[in-house]
Amino acid sequence: MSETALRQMRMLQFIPREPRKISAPEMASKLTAAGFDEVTLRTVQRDLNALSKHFPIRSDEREKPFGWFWMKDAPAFGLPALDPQTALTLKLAQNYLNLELPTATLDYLSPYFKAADNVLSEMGGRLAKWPDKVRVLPKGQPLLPPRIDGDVQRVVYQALMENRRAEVVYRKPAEVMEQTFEISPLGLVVRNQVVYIVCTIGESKKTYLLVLHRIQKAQLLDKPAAVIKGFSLEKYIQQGEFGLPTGRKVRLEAVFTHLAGRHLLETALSGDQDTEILPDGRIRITATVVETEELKMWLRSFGDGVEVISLI
Amino acid sequence: MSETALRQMRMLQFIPREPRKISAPEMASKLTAAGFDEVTLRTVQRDLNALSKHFPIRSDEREKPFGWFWMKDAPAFGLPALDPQTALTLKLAQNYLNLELPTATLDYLSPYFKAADNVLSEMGGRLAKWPDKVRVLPKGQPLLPPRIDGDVQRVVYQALMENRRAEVVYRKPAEVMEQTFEISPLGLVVRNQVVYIVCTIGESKKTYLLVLHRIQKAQLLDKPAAVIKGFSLEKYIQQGEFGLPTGRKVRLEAVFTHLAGRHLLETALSGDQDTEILPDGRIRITATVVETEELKMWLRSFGDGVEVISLI
DNA sequence: GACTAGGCGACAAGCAATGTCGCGTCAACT
DNA sequence: AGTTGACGCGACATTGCTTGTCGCCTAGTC
Repeated sequence: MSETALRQMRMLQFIPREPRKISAPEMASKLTAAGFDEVTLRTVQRDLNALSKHFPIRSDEREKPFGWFWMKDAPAFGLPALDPQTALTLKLAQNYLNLELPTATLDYLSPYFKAADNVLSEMGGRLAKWPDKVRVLPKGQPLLPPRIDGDVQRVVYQALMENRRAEVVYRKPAEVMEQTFEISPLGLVVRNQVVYIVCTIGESKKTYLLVLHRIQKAQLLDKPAAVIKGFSLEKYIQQGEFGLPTGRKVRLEAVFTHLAGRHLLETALSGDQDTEILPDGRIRITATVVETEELKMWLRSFGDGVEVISLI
Repeated sequence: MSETALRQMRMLQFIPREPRKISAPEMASKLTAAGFDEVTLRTVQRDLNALSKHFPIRSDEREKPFGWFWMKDAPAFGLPALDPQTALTLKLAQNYLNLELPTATLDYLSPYFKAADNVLSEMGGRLAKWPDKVRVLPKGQPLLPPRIDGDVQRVVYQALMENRRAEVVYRKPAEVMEQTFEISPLGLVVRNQVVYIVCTIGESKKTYLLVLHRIQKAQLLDKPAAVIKGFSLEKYIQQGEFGLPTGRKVRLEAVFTHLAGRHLLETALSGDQDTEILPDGRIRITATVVETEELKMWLRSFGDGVEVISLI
């Protein structure tokens, strides 16, 4: 296979999507870094021009080192191509994520979902009806997602990833006053469509929990994030900051009515779950579970459908 | 840009992933169909060999028209390449889906998740620690997913997509006896990690609900699926086949303790939700909701934390 | 106005890609 | 067992593409 073809494919990967861009000299140095020896700048220029004739790639020629980029709405095509099974799975995932992730977050994945649509609709007319064939039913009571600002999200995510600080304008729900913080994000926790930011504020060592959709404005700062030695998101969550208590392991013994408990026969509470079907059809379950608020809510949700024998 | 390079890229897209495969003659005809005139079979053979030297592509040489395929665990690389934001979103999605979709289903997406891992770990050492920075907390009590056979899943999905029949061997949970059905899948519903197949059996017009993980064996038949005129998955679900009753709209009025209800201030029950904070801190919510079993379970799960005033 | 960086056209040398042909192999059919 | 056909692959000459070099042009900068 010719060096040329390989190089051009590699170049396609180095070209970013529209807001960002790459210049020919940058590209040349990336290529040499990637092991393509002795590529003249001239060759890179020629290649970029050639690629733009066959792919949705354009150059910004307003200033001199031209900036090359994939057009914003260029469809993502993957290698290997999406097979129908994977496309179906993607749509399933989309169906589900729509219920659970904020829209602004999910937008990043839309080129993939679009690609899945294409695959499925190309597979012949019959298959075009797939949306009528697949459904995801939500777990629990559906709630409306809070509105998240796209720019705010981008800044916060970037700050988290690049260990930088951000200045955010924050407003608590029932308050009119806005506050401005300089945050150093430590972690991101998503639960029930709400995105939480674990962070420190200013030079303080104390960790705070901000809610993404309460941030009105955010601006990335060119300052490295404050470092908290030994911080671990896992431990932080274990501490019960999200209302989940320490998570002691307990032995649950309970008797469910047949209707309420039969799903546990197939989706067990734990690996060591014991089940016994009583003569009257009721189901006795014994399992080792973690004692959390969720567990209590889950048990309560069955109302009369469950009788808890013991929980030690 | 040379015809050669373009053709080879196109070939990469035509090559399927491991279980499936494509032969050189097939490839040749696909290429001519795609507008590449006059490609000798010999050239295609040469190209395939060349590609396999630079990509995780292999050929099955056990029988004569060799079958070419991308290796099962080949990482998917997309064009344009995954940017860090998208990669992070993908990992977030994976985190979520792990809790909700059966593992066998999610396996189809694993190349994408792997690609996201690569992007994130290449972004410099600091970013390699991202898994410690992002967490998704499950909604409700976590249950163990049932085990689904990969082959069974593939066959059933394919039957659904191609409107064909499949022969399945089915075993109900507490029974030893296996039954064999010839099913025509009508739709797929996923709820709480359980995949349900809505289908007809044999020539009957009655719809049945099978559970994917109870299928022991499945074989695709070369018979078109039985057609049910006017079937709609949407309507089927509305009929309450999943224990969700008809879904009458009702007006809910309830008073929550502050702790139990404050999340409703930001993630509302409905668009027309009214909230009032009572002098003692409790929260009165009025909203139009659909009366479902989920709603009742949700209300019960708060125990003493909520007092339902009316539900009409 | 000189200087610099980058883009681009032109051109000859070299290298790669292609079609053709022939041989070998394997499997299926007669 | 022989025949036939499909396929993969090595070899080779020819065609045509790719590449580095050089020089010119433009736009911004000191």
